[in-house]
Amino acid sequence: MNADTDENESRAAPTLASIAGRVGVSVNTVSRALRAPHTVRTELRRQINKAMEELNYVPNRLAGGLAGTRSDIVGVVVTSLYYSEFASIIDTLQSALLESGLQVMLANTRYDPEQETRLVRSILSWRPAAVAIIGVDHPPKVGELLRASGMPVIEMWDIGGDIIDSAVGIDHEAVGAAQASHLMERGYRKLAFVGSVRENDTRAQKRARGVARRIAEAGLRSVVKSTSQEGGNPDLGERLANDLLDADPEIDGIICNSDVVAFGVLRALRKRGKKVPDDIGVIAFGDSEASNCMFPTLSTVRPNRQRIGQLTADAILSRINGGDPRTIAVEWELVGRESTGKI
Amino acid sequence: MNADTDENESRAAPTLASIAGRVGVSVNTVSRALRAPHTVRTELRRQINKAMEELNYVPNRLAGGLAGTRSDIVGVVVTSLYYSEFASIIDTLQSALLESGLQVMLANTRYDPEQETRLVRSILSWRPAAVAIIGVDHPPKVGELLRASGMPVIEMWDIGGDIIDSAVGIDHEAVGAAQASHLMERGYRKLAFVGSVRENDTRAQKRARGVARRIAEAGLRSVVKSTSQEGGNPDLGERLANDLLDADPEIDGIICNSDVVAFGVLRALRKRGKKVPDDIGVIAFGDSEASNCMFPTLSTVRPNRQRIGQLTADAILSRINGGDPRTIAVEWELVGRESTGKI
DNA sequence: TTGAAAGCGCTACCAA
DNA sequence: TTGGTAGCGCTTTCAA
Repeated sequence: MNADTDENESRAAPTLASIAGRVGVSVNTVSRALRAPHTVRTELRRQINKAMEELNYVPNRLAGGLAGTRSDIVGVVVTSLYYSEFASIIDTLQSALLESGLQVMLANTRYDPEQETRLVRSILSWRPAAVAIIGVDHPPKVGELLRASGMPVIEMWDIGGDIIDSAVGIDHEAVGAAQASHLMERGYRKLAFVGSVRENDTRAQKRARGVARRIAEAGLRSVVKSTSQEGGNPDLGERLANDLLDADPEIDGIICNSDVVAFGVLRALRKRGKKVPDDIGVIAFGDSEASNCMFPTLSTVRPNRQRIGQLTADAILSRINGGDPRTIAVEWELVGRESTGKI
Repeated sequence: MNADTDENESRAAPTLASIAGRVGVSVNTVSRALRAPHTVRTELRRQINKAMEELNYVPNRLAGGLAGTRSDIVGVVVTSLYYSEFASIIDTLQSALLESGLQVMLANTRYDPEQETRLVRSILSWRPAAVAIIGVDHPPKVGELLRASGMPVIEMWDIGGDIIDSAVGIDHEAVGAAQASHLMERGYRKLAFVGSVRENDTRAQKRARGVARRIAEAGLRSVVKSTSQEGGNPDLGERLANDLLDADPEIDGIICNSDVVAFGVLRALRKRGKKVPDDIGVIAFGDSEASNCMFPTLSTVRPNRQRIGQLTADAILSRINGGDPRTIAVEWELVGRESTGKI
């Protein structure tokens, strides 16, 4: 009946004031009971917690973020969500951040630079505590926005080139070189690079470059059969492999830009009656679970995605707490399996 | 030199007031130039936009969300990020929501009910416009919080049971029944269900139940070989298949709880010299890209994930705009391939 | 078409 | 250990 509190409100979400009114303390005290419990008398704290429980109180972090100095949001910008490409990174990152009370806000550019610019702007509008973003090559505006924001920015998956702030990733050109070396060591001589190399997928471009460089160093000639029109998938792999071998039947080694492409390549070779690894060797990139279940099992490169996720989380926390920017090269491993087992 | 505006501030992010001061109009006008451009004189609007561009202005949506009625956040709660299980749903959902200016805030429970409760609370603290969450079976507190919040809640992936508000998913028990029917139609008689069935993965439990029911209806006996200790993966599939066949060599049909488990099952059978599909049939669930590249190619069930993502986005937008709650059964398809091609 | 004033729910700072 | 007072940057009336 009294109008001095909103204790009796029915529909709107309870606020700190609702709790304060109910318990008979100030908003301030309730706030401290939440953020610094030891500064509130035990008995009072008990009552406050009870009231919160009864009212199903959920703090309003929009208000908290606005009033406070940090927002507890970490913006995560990826280029793709398919094929587990980054799923494991996001998974590890999210889980590590959660332990520090940080929430992931996700954006997916689908390799579209305009979308990337738009999304980065959108992410920044939430005043995140930090931003983690795939890649080190971005549209100019993205770099400008991110730099101007002055917040910690961790670029993931790739390293090298112009780092905005910090980076945690692998050396993709080195990966490409290692793939080529592996095939050559196993005695394959006419090598081709096959897959989807999107216009804005500079990681794929770097791997392709590493492949070409290493093959050239060995004095051999290399072939590239790629598309920039669609993302990697088995049907694409099958099509490109067929095109490749129709045009150049001498090819005896295929380096695939991704596991899923390699799956289709293997299928194409099987249908053509080409024996893997005897007639032709195949190596891929990604080490998805299925790669070790192919027939023959697929040689591939395993980037340590979990480690990238974990180190990115570490870097974010460090930067938030005033640590210095860092650039970390994460290990990767070439996993030789049956598909390159010629020797 | 004059102190009436913060036009000359250097470090802090520009605000509406910075723009207003610079152009010489009120904060209000700048705000309207953003949200309702036609209510501002063209020339003024031009100046305002120019100032925003120059200062790299990014609106503060925390403030906007607090002051306004909506927050433009959609909380998305999933149980897993591995194996593309939900990647395609998130991808489609995210992209569809973006068109309406809604941003995805992601949380991953890893099938842990305590984590789920914690994460839902955390998501709600951002005062999202809606919540999309995997599954229809939640810890009691989650249902309570979500209901109490009064906001649109779309449960995804599963349907049936107690729907909080709206649901978009598939009938998992029917899927299980169809898998069993498929094997029996192809002449397989001693069937087993194999895979990871986590304690809180009620979708997997429903599929297993559907399998058991259909086999019982046919008057046959069914075997279950599962674990609740770890998530599905090829090594698990291989191990369970070996255990299964060691104990019961008569088994001639295996229903796998997921594609990745089936990959390992196929590998185990290959090593044991069992011919698929002649000696034994295998069917899975998920239709990951790799399934059609196995040897033999894997029969499986294809849930229409993109459609779930799209319909969830539709439901969210409808509910936000005052539409009624809905429950939608999304289609799925049994894809028969070589691994069950006995006949 | 524009501006002034109030306030969203919280935190920060100071005083008690 | 607690409470009062100012905002955070924006949107939302209402007046001009």
